[in-house]
Amino acid sequence: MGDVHLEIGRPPAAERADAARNRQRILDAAARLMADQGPEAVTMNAVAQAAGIGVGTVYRRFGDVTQLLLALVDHRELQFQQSFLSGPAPLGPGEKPGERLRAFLHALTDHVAGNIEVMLAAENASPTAIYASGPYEGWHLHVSTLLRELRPGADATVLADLLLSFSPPSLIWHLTKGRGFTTGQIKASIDELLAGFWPQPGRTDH
Amino acid sequence: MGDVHLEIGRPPAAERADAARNRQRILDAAARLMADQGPEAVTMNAVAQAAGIGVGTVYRRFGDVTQLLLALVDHRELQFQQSFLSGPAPLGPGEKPGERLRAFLHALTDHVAGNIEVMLAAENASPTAIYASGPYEGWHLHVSTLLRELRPGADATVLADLLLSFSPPSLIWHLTKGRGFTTGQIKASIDELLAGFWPQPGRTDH
DNA sequence: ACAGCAATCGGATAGCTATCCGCTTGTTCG
DNA sequence: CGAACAAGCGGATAGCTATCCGATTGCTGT
Repeated sequence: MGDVHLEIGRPPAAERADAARNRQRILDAAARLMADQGPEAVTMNAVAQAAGIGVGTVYRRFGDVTQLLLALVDHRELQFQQSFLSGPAPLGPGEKPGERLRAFLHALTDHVAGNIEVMLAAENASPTAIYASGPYEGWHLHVSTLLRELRPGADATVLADLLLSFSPPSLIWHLTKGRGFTTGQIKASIDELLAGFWPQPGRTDH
Repeated sequence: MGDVHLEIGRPPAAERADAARNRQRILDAAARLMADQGPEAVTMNAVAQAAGIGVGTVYRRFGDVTQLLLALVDHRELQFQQSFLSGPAPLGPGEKPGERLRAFLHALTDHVAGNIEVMLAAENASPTAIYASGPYEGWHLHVSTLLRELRPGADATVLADLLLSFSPPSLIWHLTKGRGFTTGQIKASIDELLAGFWPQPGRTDH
């Protein structure tokens, strides 16, 4: 338990040498396009051309634009996952579930906000794809596990999805770029919303 | 206050006769395509062809696929809006803000679930477009107004966006079709999440 | 009526996603 | 080492979104 694989562009088994080489070429080309011209320049055609391979190969490796974009931030995703699975408290183990959950929701907001351009582009390409992605499964497993400790009688599966709905890229973008709020304000409102949901010893509640 | 216009495919001023005729043709054709072949058949090209007009005209009238799809459920949206603005309690006026808010979140979940196919297709075409749409503005105004009564010190703008994030089509789809839950279970979890947020006299809390 | 103008029309166009399938290449096993 | 085969390759293709602009048409005031 707790062993979650983020299978973004990773084949289940071993991979032929040319396939591995092409995956790397694709990722390099995509990263270059992203850095030079922003996420909207990362199209499957452009990536294929920049990598010097056929567009069919890009699709075989990464399935669709969303997965390719998520693969570009895979290392940050892994870092994030390690921080809440085995990092220092309050995000990692060692703190009470309520505090860990709060820390996680804050960290997730920052995580999304910190990669907003890529993540927004990924969501834009396919809003429903996130639910089937490795990262989302990892987040959901973590949140629902904490919820089961916190509220044994509740429906942790649904509650976890509801809590995760505070941080889709489109919402973070809307609140920060559209309405001009900071992530600090967003996190404060999340706290406020959940203040009565579980015991929060350290809260002043102003 | 409380006077919200749902400007879906409605021009600000008067409209030329041919333009009005074409808008109706477009809506008829789109509705027919939707009924016959489902929402994914409602493409701008297909609608233009079925309506017997140019594709440019469809774009001038409705801007993009998302707005065209939302226009197809405009009458239900108006009905929904009237139900929470001036319908019977607890959704309409006459009930305490907390109960009205709860009733609204439940009704919104049902509203989205009841039009899930169209709304999911609309969100799919452009996940961020919803925030700039008439319906969303109406919902947000209503929720933030209730929140200001309920929690005068809180940031009603952000809180309203967070509460509305419980009901995007993609999430409702994921929970119902993907995970197999009912809207009743979703609404129960929303209640549970918000049980501590405001006074809920009638709640048994099991 | 009708001239003039602004609004509208419509299809050509560019660029994107995703699929398909005949050809090529790495890998395995005798 | 070499054959056999599964895996991978890549570009042609279909269909979609969105834009653009010359041609057309409804509306207004005289």
